[in-house]
Amino acid sequence: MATLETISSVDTSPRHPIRLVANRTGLTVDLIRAWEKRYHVVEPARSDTKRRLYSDYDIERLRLIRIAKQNGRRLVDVAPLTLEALRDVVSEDSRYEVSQDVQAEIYRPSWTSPLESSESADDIDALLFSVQTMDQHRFDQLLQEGLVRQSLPAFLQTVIGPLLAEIGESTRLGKMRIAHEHMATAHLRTFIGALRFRETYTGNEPKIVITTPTGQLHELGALMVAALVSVDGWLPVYLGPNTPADEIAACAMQSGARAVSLSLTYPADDPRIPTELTRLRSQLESKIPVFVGGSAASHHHELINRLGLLSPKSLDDLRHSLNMLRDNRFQGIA
Amino acid sequence: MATLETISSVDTSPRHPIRLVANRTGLTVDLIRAWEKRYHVVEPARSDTKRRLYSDYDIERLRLIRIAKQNGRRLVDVAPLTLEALRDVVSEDSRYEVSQDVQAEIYRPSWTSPLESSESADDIDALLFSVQTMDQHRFDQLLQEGLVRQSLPAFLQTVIGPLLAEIGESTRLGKMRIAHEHMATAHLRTFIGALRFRETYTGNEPKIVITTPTGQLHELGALMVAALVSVDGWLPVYLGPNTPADEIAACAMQSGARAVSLSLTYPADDPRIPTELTRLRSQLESKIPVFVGGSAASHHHELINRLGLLSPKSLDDLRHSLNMLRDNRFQGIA
DNA sequence: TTTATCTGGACAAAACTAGGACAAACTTGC
DNA sequence: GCAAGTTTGTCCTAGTTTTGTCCAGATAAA
Repeated sequence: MATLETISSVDTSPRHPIRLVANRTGLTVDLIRAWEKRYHVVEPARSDTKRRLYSDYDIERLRLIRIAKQNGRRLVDVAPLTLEALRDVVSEDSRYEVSQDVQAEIYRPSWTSPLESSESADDIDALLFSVQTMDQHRFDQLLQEGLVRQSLPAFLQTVIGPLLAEIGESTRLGKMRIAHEHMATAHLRTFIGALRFRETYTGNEPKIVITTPTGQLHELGALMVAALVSVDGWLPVYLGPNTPADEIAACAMQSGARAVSLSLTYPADDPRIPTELTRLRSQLESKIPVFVGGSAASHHHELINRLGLLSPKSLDDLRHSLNMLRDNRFQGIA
Repeated sequence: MATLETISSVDTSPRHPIRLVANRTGLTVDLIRAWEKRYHVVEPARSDTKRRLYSDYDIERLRLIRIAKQNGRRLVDVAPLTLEALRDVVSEDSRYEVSQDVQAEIYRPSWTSPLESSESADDIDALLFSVQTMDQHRFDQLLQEGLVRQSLPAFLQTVIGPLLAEIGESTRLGKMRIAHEHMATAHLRTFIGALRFRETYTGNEPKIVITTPTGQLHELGALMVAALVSVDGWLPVYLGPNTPADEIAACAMQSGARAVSLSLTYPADDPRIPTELTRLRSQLESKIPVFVGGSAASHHHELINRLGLLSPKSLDDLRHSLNMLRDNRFQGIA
């Protein structure tokens, strides 16, 4: 399929100025030049006035090298590798980066202290400010920039999650208008949705149905889960919010999913939740685990236990369980 | 069909003075002239007294070149490009991780016949089939490919609109499961949302608040409008679905919007609609027009007239009114 | 008359280049 | 565990290119 071809053929015609390369890779202009000077990481062509001109191939290499560095590789080691070799290295690393080293992935000079909460807090403050001033463009920009600095899972957990909580709280307390919350939600929906396109698709991924049950209209939690698990090699079958139990079960069956994940946020005490969860569990093959997460999951602790559903404590916890399941090492209910 | 022509072609008749071009593009008058002097970025026609007269085509090119520069392109590189090539460049830059194979197909000979209706029907059938088989990747791929063959407005009107109607109908008749509808909706939300970011931003665009009123949970119509109007140089302030009237009005005020657009689809006879529309109209400055569209708008014909709201007959009609408003040629209620 | 636009040129700011310096953090060897 | 060396991101200087702004005098429009 077309997706795969993109990987093998990358345009090598030199045409991009260094500024654009910096924008796309998240590296600084200085750093790109320094790498060239010292290790010939890329040797761009030159214009007739000696300006550097990079090809798509060069950019892709730089991006991969940056990721390899995040994963702890040394520049000396990865600099001479071809694009293909780099891809191998990076994909190998990503398999082991599972969950514990969330902060280590953050791209920063290695001597700076590991990510402090203050820094994420700055990011979140900036995002909140752009929401309150209704500066959509700035909001999108901050999201994009934040993502360049961290791996996707780290970004979702340290920035997007807290941001959502903060916006919800501010709105509830009247510090922020509903209109602001709506704007932020709409843009986050677009942003997180677009992330899923990064996944590479081989056709062999185990599938997981992700949605929210009837009555739960907030889909961002579910969408975050979808983006997250696709990093770990799952193929999310994402159904958006507000899906009846029967439909979730039918969808899981038709798509041959190995798991189901639900997100509960608001309203926390919706009377339909017990019915829906019970229906879902009874219609689903028992070997298919159902994960229930989101801020309102704790309100239904007892119900979840009784039905034998799983309630991961964090996104990391969920990823961990799913990785086990994917590798057939899953033990079922803890 | 007249629709397609108005949509895909940009007017090349020279008529705009340089001051208006500067306002529309966010460039200074001096800069526009400097670019012409040095790189022949645009070569406007002249009046009989040597005043520069720019066409819509020229303006669009200047807008795109400005964006390309922001993305790190050099003037030398982008100055000679055609409008189409510029669109490609800008679009490529703004979503740097998405497949390259789109470009390969985009360079179709310009004499290729415009898309025929039978072809659109085929597209829609293929899309429906991929929904029914829950083949998400095929669905995304078909959307992507369909867009490459036509302009965005044409695509939204000939493919996405009918597709949505068909899916809604099929689900209502039980020919399709709710789960299928949900999957399609979620992917369309992602797809259309991502479109908005291809478009350009100069900071000078007039703003329009786009949302659905309280009780209306389906946002795709509103999102389509957002994508559409951004093509015509508006900046959508998109609030997602289900926004209370007070919030819409507050948002319009804070953002300084020149117009508001609402989409009504389901439920068509929600009792909250009259209240909400009345509230909105009364809280909004009277010079700000409110457009009400969507399949359920016709159910509220009388109300809409009474309140002095506007109910465009088609997306084209809406675009036309907005273009008039943008250029201060708007006559208010017809 | 006052304001806007025209041309051509001058000037200044910004961005890029090359080479090198510096300091923090990591490695190595004892 | 500690000192010495290496790796690596950032910064500085000085010269070049690219790009944005401004000016002056002339002409046209309001």
